[in-house]
Amino acid sequence: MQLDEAKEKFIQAWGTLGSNWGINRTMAQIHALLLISPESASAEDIMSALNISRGNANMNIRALIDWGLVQKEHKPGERREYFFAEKDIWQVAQQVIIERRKRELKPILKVLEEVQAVEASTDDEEAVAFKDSIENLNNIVGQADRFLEITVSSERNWFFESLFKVFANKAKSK
Amino acid sequence: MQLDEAKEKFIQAWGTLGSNWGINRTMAQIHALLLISPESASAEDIMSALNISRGNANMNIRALIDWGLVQKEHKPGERREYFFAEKDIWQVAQQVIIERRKRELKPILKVLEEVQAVEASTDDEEAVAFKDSIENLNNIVGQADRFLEITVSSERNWFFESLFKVFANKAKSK
DNA sequence: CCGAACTTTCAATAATTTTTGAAAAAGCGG
DNA sequence: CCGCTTTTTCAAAAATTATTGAAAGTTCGG
Repeated sequence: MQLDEAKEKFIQAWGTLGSNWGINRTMAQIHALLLISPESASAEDIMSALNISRGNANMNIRALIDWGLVQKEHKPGERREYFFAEKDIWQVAQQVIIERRKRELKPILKVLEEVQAVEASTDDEEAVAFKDSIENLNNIVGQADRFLEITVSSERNWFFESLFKVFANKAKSK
Repeated sequence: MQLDEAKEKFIQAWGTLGSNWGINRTMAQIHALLLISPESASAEDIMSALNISRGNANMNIRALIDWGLVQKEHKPGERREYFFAEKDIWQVAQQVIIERRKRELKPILKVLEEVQAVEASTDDEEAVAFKDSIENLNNIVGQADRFLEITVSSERNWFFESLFKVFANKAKSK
């Protein structure tokens, strides 16, 4: 396979992955492009590489900066901005976890807490069943949230070493 | 808060969560409805509870069955089908992990492997850098994949106990 | 088989999301 | 302040995705 073909293929695949996970396809493609660019790229570079309009490029670059996945840079003597992506994928994953926890996990936990406050006399079976379901959900989602919190506050090596112990234990217990 | 209001609120929130994660809003709402329904529900029940058309209900119920999150049931003497959701959220999470691993993680791993086969003589800096980036990505995505594999082959208790040890260790090392 | 009860399909329509491009704003050197 | 370059905004258009509802299909008791 040729390099250009490989790059194109990767950018497309990353875009598809993104859109399956609720991330704008173009945003994911810009991210992919910058991930594999050794040099930082200007808005123009991105526009021509992906065949998108200026407005589109601008909006999605901003969104990536907002997610903490891309940063800007100024080259001396140049007026235009250049962009580059965080290349360490562990950092990327951390950042995505931080943002999604903030944007989605926290809000749903809030709602779960709120709806748990439903009025329910002990003899209202339906309400009791509802509260049970919600409590159950709250437990798991809360556990997942705490797990992710540990994950993002961990060093990559610490994290994978710890997990390795868990895996080894699992293999042993089979 | 009243029970009906709480139910409504939960259904809406679950729908929003779903759509942020690339899952059709209605599909997530039907799932939410069934999660908190002690009784199984017919297509009609779902249509009227969520104010959606027959076709929409049917399609999304099928999709939920496809994801392994909902099952059908036949009540004796009745012709129509009734649907109910898996209530154990740990099972739900497992099922979602299984499906997403199959639908999204595996394909991206395949692409990463393919593009890693790009031609690159040692002196083609650009190609070498590309291969490096991809290898890096492949490592982390592969690690995540194996972690999820362990997760879905684990008992809930085993899993959380193991993680607890990891957490405790982390706390100690602080 | 028939007809009633229910389910599935799918072309048309609606709603939502994304993209465009031109205009406005901002930054900068002189 | 001016003129030039670059960035940002945002209303309109395009593209995509979801929904409807009527028609076709299926199932089943009699």
